[in-house]
Amino acid sequence: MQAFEDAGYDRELGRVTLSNRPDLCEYQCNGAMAGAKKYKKAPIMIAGDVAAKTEGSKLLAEVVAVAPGFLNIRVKESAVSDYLKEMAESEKFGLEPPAKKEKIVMDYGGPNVAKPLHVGHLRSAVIGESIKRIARYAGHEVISDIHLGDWGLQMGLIITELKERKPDLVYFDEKYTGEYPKEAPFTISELEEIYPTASGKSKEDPAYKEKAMEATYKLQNGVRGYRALWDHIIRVSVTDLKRNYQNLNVEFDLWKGESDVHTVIPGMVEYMKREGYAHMSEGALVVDVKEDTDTKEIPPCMILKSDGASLYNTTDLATIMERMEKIHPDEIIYVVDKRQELYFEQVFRCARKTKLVDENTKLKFLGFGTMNGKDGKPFKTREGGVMRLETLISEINEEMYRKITDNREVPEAEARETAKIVALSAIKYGDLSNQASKDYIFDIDKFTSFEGDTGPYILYTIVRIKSILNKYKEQGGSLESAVLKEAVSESEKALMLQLTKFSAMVENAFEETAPHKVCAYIYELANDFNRFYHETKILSEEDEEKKAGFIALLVLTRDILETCIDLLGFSAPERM
RNA sequence: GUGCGUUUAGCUCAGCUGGAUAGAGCGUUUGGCUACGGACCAAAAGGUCGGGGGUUCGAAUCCUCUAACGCACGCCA
Repeated sequence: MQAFEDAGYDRELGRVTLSNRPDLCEYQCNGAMAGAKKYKKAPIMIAGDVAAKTEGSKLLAEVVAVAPGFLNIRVKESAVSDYLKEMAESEKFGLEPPAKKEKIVMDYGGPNVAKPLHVGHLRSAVIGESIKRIARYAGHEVISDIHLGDWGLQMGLIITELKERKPDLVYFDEKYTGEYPKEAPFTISELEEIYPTASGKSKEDPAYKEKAMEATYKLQNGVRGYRALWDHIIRVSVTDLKRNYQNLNVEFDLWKGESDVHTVIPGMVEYMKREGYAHMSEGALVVDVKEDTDTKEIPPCMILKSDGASLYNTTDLATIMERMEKIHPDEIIYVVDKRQELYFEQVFRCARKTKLVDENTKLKFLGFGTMNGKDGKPFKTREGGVMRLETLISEINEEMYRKITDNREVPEAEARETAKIVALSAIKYGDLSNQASKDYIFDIDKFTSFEGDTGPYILYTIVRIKSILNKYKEQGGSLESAVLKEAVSESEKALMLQLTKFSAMVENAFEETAPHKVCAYIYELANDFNRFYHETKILSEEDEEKKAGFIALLVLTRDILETCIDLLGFSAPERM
């Protein structure tokens, strides 16, 4: 870059990227061609000027200008190994803290209380968790909020069904004034069965639906017994949800839900009316969010239904308001099914128009695609129903266990534990290696394979490195004192160059909220390592210094790989 | 109907914001185990980047038209 400035050109043109023609050079720069118009000079002339200015550089071994204006750059061997040495010693492998540390709220997960998680919840959890980790690693403050669905008609349905079954429960006695029992009058499995039953009944029986709506109303207006029951439902359900998310290695800082904002809704609605943002339309209270520049119809954002009840929009807007007041983030990111894009567009516009959100707070919709089966249609059970997430996970755990114990003796407990770790890598890598916004095909056979671009392949590579390092230690070697040396082979050099890309990769993955870039990076890194490994005798190397250099390179490779899979939200076992 | 998205090798997907010969995996074919983990590695075959037109030194990438498929379009979330 400096060379461009020295030669009298804009330094921005001097951006260097890794070469896509490794047979010609290691790095390339195409700025000369981009600058040709600006300076009205032939690109090759500019490239020549720049190349001349790099003479005598400590870093660069060779810079050649090639027609029509490429700059082919070779760096000195020592520059690469020196950079890696620094990288190995720095806390985040050379990743610089961001220019401005942002406070980001992430809204993902979004399960409904009292309903089991199904495969539809998987992507939000997996993608959201990874983006959270990437953003944190990039140096930002991230607060994750699960945003429970805990306040709608579903709660009324459950209470109604409970009342049908156990009318004698003290919660339904309106005269009762004492303490309610601490134990919930149901278990999680009952709860999970009650909801679908109630939901089915309400569709067939209008009178039943009426009761459920009444129960919802009573709950939302604070009838004691209903509130006490609701507390039980939440507690039982959240305990179960926490267990499920823990199995997925997904964590939330906040377990807030729609119910947490219901007290602020009346005030918010009042404010929107008072300021003249909201008006009545077809019986409902709405805020117009059309803009002159629109090329499509954007329906108004509905605040209250014609029966006066609140809806999804209402709680989402109130949640934005509350987050602004309590957390005041620079950005809120929603990791949600992409089919909700138009809906969120309305909510965001409404929040902006009504000034619920600061002008400089970004609202970002991160839509993800559908998880399809091998037939290309939405993932279903063999019977065609919605598959529970737990079922899916245990199926994959079983498959992994079978593979692990297939042709070797492994202690039962260890095999189970390893299977769980590897299975999670298969699920998450399979999901994250695709672009989040696209639909993808959940192919169990492909994801659980140990070959190719899969989670297990990455783990296998890590385990292999660990195994070599352990042997080295057994032979009396010390990992700490091993010092990196200049590359002695092409495959070693390729591995080193790939390692140097780490920090740029993390920055890019953060900016584009793209976990699949992390996947692509470690896949290449694992390939580079395996190639190097294959043609290099490491432990049998006789030159001790050279051997230590290999070991140091292995340590760094392992650290980078493990850091990356942590960004993706899974980990590697010691053996597999 | 309107808007959005997708279309790249037989299949599943990348393609770094316009660069050199469009890349991986799986599958297919071939070669390599007296090896630090062969769950690996090396190599081959396989492409009019949906189609037409345009912008320019240069397009999978930008503009335009068009086709097929998917999705969304006020009281669900």
